[in-house]
Amino acid sequence: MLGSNAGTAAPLQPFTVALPTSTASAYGMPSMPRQQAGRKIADMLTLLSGQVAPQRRVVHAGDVIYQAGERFSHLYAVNSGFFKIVNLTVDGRVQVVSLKFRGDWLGFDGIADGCYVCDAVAMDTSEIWGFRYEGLLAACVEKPMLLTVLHEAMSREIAHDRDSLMSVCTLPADARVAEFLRQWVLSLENSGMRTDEIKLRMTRAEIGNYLGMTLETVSRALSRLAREKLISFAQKGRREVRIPDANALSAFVQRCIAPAPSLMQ
Amino acid sequence: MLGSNAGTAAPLQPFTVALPTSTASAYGMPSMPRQQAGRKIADMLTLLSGQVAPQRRVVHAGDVIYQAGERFSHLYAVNSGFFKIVNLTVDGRVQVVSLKFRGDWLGFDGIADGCYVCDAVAMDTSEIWGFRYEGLLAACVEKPMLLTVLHEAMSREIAHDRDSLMSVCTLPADARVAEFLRQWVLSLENSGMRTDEIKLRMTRAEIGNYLGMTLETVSRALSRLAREKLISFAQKGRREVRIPDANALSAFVQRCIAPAPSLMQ
DNA sequence: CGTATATTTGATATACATCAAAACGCGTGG
DNA sequence: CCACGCGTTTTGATGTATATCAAATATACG
Repeated sequence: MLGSNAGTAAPLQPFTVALPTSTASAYGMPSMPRQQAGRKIADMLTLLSGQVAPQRRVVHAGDVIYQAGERFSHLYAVNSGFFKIVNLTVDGRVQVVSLKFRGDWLGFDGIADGCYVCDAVAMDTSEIWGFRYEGLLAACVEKPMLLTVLHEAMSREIAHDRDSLMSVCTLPADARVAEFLRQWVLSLENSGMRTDEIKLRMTRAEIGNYLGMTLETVSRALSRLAREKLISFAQKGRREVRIPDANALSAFVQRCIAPAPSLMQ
Repeated sequence: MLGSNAGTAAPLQPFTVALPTSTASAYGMPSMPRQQAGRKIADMLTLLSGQVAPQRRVVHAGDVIYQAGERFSHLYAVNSGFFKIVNLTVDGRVQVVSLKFRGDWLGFDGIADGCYVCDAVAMDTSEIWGFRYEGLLAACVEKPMLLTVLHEAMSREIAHDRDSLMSVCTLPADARVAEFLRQWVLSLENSGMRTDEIKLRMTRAEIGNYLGMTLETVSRALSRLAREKLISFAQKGRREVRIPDANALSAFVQRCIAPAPSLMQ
């Protein structure tokens, strides 16, 4: 499982596509000032809270927002902090399938069958806004703008999930960890927060579980990234990561999937 | 990358969940008669076409429904046949991230940014229904039932994508291929079609790309499944697979992730 | 402070990728 | 109808990335 898949992909249908996918956003893009960066999400949240009064709730690391199997009733929007979405199977497998930051929504998975399908767990002190789904739908009929917001969020989630799948399937471990950090930075950027220093608040085991590798591999990958000066750790505690240049992470990912210095041309 | 992740998962938060996830559906469930199986989707499609006149279109293998980068305008519902969704990255990686069967929708990814983010390509002669997104929204305000249908479809897609991610991250290659076949059978079942014989119409390379492994590994996995009598090939052509018992595939997956015969209690 | 939990790092094992070659199937054109 | 060529599939031999096992720090927590 590695970049070579891209190479092996020859037998796939030919593509004539030119434009980049969502993964592309911010590959080497000049970064906006922080206020602007978070504007879109801030606007969305103020619009939202202006139209339908949310049930605001402050939660702490470990708090469970909803659990798989529980009756579906609410959707939630993240106002601050972050959450993990954990999928479970009957055969006992457990995986973190998604991380949710400011502006993301939780609970869409519950709509289809009337039951949540995952667990949603706070990873830090966070503020979450709850909305009764029925109420939200009713409000949408009045204010079509709300519907747009909702659909955009679902659409974005679908696109993001596909990008995750793609990372897992086409990137070697080191690149996957680099990409993971880059995505984290992007999420912070969109939230209008500092992006040069991130507190992971996840164990290596959790990160590994999310990325489809073991905790040891995560640890080694991080050590390697640090050795290459792409990241550095806070003096105390290896869970704070300083990222001087997020673009350098992108470049690293590129290098991983194009091992040959490419003398073709 | 394998089942061991479940084992390594100890440091994750403890769960008290009882109910199965969406992956669970039909693990050893008694199968419904075929007419009933496809009822839900059939109902959805008739409801849909009753409320808003779709632009019906018959397409053939290889036909492109939309391409990444193209301006978003329509959503599509699959009435028959099937499609692949292909994700592309700026760095040239290409991956089949999803397969769409009868009752599934195409194009949700385009809502968020006004551009499709993937390619959608027919894999067989198929009938697809196009709906102008604007028109669909307008109709939704009149007929809330439509909104429900739409949201259910998106919700289901989100849940399904997460299950895919989980397969890739937690199952060894053989189990992943078995699970892939099982999912295919499920999709056919939901469409109300025969499930004991499936025409893949995908090359091993495409399957491998979708599952995050090489074509050789797919081939070996299939050979192994055939050797264990879980599947068999049509006398002519290795792309038709007979699946006498889909539950046996589930059992095989279980065995793969629980290599130790479990002498514990 | 001392104990439990995380993290790092090394040594080794293994599942899967890679490379290679043969067999098969499929369409085309003689 | 058969011969040819090309793409697909299978299968084997070998290499390698990552898992597994293990032990030594480091860090958090009571």
